[in-house]
Amino acid sequence: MHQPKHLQNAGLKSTLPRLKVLELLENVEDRHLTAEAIYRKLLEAGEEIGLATVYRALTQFEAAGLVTRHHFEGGQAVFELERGLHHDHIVCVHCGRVEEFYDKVIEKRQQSIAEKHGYTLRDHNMTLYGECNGPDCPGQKKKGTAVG
Amino acid sequence: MHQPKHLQNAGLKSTLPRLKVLELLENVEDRHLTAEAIYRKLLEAGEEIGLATVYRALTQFEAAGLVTRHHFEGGQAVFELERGLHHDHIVCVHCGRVEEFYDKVIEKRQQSIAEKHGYTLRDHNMTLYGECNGPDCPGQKKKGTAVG
DNA sequence: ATGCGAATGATAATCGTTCTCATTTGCAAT
DNA sequence: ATTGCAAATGAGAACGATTATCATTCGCAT
Repeated sequence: MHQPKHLQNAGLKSTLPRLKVLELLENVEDRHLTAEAIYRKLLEAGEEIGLATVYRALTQFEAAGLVTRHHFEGGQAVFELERGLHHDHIVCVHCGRVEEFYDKVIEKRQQSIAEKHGYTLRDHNMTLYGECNGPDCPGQKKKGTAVG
Repeated sequence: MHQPKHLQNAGLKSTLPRLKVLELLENVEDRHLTAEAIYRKLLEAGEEIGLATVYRALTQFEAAGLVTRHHFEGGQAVFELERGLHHDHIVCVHCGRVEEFYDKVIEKRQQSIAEKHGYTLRDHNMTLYGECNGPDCPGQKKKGTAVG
């Protein structure tokens, strides 16, 4: 599935641990993972890797633009494979579910706000926090449940 | 300057360390301070206080709605005295300068985005990062400087 | 196959923050 | 003003996430 070229094109030596991390990021269902989640998933899959190496690989991928690092609430950073499509996030405060969105109006507004204040906009962080109201979310009120 | 009532109205016992932290937050020029900065400033002012107490006081103030905690980049949380006016921030990536802004269009947009995704919006974090281009900012190119 | 610099991994270290616990404080009742 | 007691304090230990250290191993050009 994976070509060493992917890494070499990014200026990184193609090593086994790096390939494994990259492959996991590509094939996992949840696109937003903490370093430790990645580490655990690799161990569970029978791979041998150190947590420090996972952190290093992710940091390098980030520098190479392959991966984006987010600081949602909760202390742990989450990493997501970059797909070239800028987007922001909405995170459920109960179950941690993450959805992505992109809003052109907001993006333009941010740019003009920065200009108005004399800033050259370099980046932004925009994360919405809410209740996802999903049936399996622990934040659900369970009003309709018949069972006591 | 400070009335114990301010704290008691918030449901907090009016203690000396808490009054000192609150007073500092009200009188300091920079409204966005880390816990450690507050601690240092109090020590420099000759006050006796422990760092743990500063953290505790800030956490309680936050719970009481007196103070807001922000997680800008850089690992350290910053605290700001609440003035009842919601706003977001633009932070200089070079000098750390912080400016506040409020944009009604963005706020509305966030609400409708949350709804569109089935979320009940509870909070949001929106921080712009840029270069402030100020004359004293270390990020300045200093193109016009005559001195070699 | 060889060699060398870069990468790895176990562990220690770091940093921001919270916890522990013995001592002190705020404050209500005397 | 004194007393009593729960709550608050502060010094330092503990903690969780991340980074640094360093001896060993690996990727890869020769």
